[in-house]
Amino acid sequence: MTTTEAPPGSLPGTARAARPQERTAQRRRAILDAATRVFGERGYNNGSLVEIAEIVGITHAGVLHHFGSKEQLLLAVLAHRDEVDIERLATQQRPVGAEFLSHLVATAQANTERSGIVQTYAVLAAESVTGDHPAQEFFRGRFAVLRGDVADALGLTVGAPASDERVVAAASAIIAVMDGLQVQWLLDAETVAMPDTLRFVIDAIVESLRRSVAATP
Amino acid sequence: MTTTEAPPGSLPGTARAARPQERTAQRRRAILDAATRVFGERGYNNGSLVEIAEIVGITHAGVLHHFGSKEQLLLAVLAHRDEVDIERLATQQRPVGAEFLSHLVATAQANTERSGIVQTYAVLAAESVTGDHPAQEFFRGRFAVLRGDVADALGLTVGAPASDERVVAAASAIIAVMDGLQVQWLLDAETVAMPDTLRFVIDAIVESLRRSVAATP
DNA sequence: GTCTATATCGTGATAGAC
DNA sequence: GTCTATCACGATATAGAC
Repeated sequence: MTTTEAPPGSLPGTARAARPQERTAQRRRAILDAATRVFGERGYNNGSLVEIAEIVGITHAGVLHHFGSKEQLLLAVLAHRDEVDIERLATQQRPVGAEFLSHLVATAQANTERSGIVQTYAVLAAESVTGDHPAQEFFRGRFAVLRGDVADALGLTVGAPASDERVVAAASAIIAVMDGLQVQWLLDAETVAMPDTLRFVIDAIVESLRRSVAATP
Repeated sequence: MTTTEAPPGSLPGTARAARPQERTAQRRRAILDAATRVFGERGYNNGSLVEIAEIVGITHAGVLHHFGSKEQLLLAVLAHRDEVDIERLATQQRPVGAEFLSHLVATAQANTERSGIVQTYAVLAAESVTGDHPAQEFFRGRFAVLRGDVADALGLTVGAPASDERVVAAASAIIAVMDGLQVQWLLDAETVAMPDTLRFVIDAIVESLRRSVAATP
């Protein structure tokens, strides 16, 4: 798709200037998709603008025209992935409590069919802890929000405030299992059963938490 | 320590040729330490031989003289870390069963005082899933061995064969929690309590496993 | 065993033509 | 909006002097 035909539905004669911002938006999205793939396959440091540009069918100068710098491109990739996720959550109303926890398992199940996204996330999250990585703030914030969401769901499920430190620790643990399993699965997909293992751990944690809260609320 | 004095205890006159292989071994160890630090702080791709050499007090050509290439240096770093761990395990006899699981918690506790090692491990493990990363085989094998060890300990603890798939899944999960918590902790040390959280999860998993095995052995 | 010097390459970024 | 051309920089690796 490197030709420059008019967008479908546009009138002849008005084609070129009709919706320039629309074609630009398409290009940007194509670049974002390519960048997501490359950063996932090679990491941020090792991924190159030239490779991203080649996938889209332009030169690396074209990529920089749209995003200014490699760093801004990375942040756009991460923001874009969040937007997509939010859209999906907005369509169906957001699950709460135990349903939210089941939703995590369903996500793990879905992830077994899209190793690209999983790898992008896993590689960039770990890479972000180095030096002054551009995505460091992003992931710090992301984990904080995620811990809050999982703690809310756990609190609702076991009947304890989400601020209870045992609940918060359990939330950290569930997120940690998801991330840790992803790395193991990426290295050895046949041995590691992500969704089943996650289901098992969540059940074990909820059960243990329930007991603990019942004993000393 | 960039001077070239004779090793302590060597006789005058025989100093220079006395134990050349010993000084070389010291140099190699110094390079390994520096490389461990740099690869941890910056990742493998982003870490540079020049920076490693500067820490040791030589040029990057000197580093290459000892290790041949950057890739071989990385593999030497990983092998060296394993040797150190094995030595420590060989000194005290290896803990088994529930004691081995407690040993994992103790390790997590010790890790809170050495973020450098933790970061090296976390960053390299995730980076290793990319493309044809030189450490990919190393980490694949490492996870396999680790899963086996934890499964052995779990099997002994709950009275089930280590080959039981529920036991293996539980072993994957425990390793995943350790790794996932490390990333969260590196990004936000104040919020994430590694050892306590790990203890909680291991207890929950063991308890759940015990129940499951008792129901259907 | 370590140095200096150099080869070779790839990177991100900029400038200006079209 | 995308191109070509070029820049400045840093990387790994090699060759040869000392």
